[in-house]
Amino acid sequence: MELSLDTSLVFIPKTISDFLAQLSTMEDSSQRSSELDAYVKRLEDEMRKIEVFKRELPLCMLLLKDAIERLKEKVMQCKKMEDRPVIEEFIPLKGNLDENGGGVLGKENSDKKNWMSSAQLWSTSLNIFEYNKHDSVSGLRMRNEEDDRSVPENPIEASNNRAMGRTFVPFKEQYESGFTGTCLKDDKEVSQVPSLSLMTPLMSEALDASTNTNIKSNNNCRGGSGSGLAGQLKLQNKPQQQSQQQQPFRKQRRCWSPELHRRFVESLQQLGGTQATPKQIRELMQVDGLTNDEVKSHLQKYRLHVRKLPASSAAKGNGIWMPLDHSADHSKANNSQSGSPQGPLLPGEFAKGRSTTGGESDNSREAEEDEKSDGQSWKGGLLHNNQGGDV
DNA sequence: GGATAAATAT
DNA sequence: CATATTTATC
Repeated sequence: MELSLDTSLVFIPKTISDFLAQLSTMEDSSQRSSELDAYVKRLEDEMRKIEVFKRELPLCMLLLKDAIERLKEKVMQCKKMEDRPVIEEFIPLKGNLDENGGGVLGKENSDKKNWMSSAQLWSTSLNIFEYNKHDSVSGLRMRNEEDDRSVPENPIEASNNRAMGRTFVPFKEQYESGFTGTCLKDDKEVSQVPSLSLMTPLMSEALDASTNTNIKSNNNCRGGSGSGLAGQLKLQNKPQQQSQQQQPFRKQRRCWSPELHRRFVESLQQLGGTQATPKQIRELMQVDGLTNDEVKSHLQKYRLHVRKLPASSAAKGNGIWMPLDHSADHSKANNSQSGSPQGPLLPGEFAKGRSTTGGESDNSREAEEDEKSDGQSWKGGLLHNNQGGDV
């Protein structure tokens, strides 16, 4: 707790008022100034960090902004009249933010640009663009690390949080069939979220960007809509009671981002191949929000590809093995967690897309075969062998 | 687990 | 506008 040496080292007051009180005890006005600046800086820093969760933590954002705003005023005051006392009450958020505060707050965040660039690794429109087109650039150069500390370890889960944000209900009315992709109407609704009156333009901008990819332009999963991923499962169907019909709305399609897919493959390997059951895979993946059905569906696709490509590509002998089967002889077998899995699986899928943050540290866990280039189609890697077909 | 429908991407 | 892919459901 007393890590701070003394002077301008950062210390964490219990409240802003506390902080100001501390400041006022300082004799040196320049010291006060720098202290203040440092504090503001920290606040801004934190604000940037939670920017990603602004939708979930609107009040936190508000508080931070308010605090920053006020402290900046203090800085000004300090600079001008250095002899005046710096203390003044810190007013949390009065009721009239929307009136006065709203406008002012907006200009503060100059750093909104790179918000969430650090956090979601899933598939964020901001980070990964359509690289699939020009593979020349492939995933290599696009990573802007910069700031990211404080990112949840698990990218996937992190993005899942987004789900909470999407809590808005569909509102009544008919959603036609095209609820999935382009839903403009939602966007309309969303933008006028009442509670956050202080939403700056960006917020709303970011908001709908993450909420639904309205712009049907290029929101493939990969690049964009980072929001996409996990969140959708939670609020997919119509909330209202629909007695007997089956969900009128189809679940929003889940995007299998490179990261997600990577986990999928990894899990598959650990389980020894495509014969693994969706449930096992899902559990191993540890991605929350992911459902068995989704995994199943993906697995189905995966199997198809595995079966399809190998035939054509002839690379027999290559070093990669096929996905499955060793089951031919010994039925079940490997797996479990202790040992080393290694099962043969095919590698080639997409892997490139990591962009931000992190790349994550996790990625090299078992070091098996990371895929290398291909973008999204796992076509490249399989090979075939097939003798027995698969399980 | 596989087939098929629905949404999207090309 | 037709076809191919990918994902949700049956």
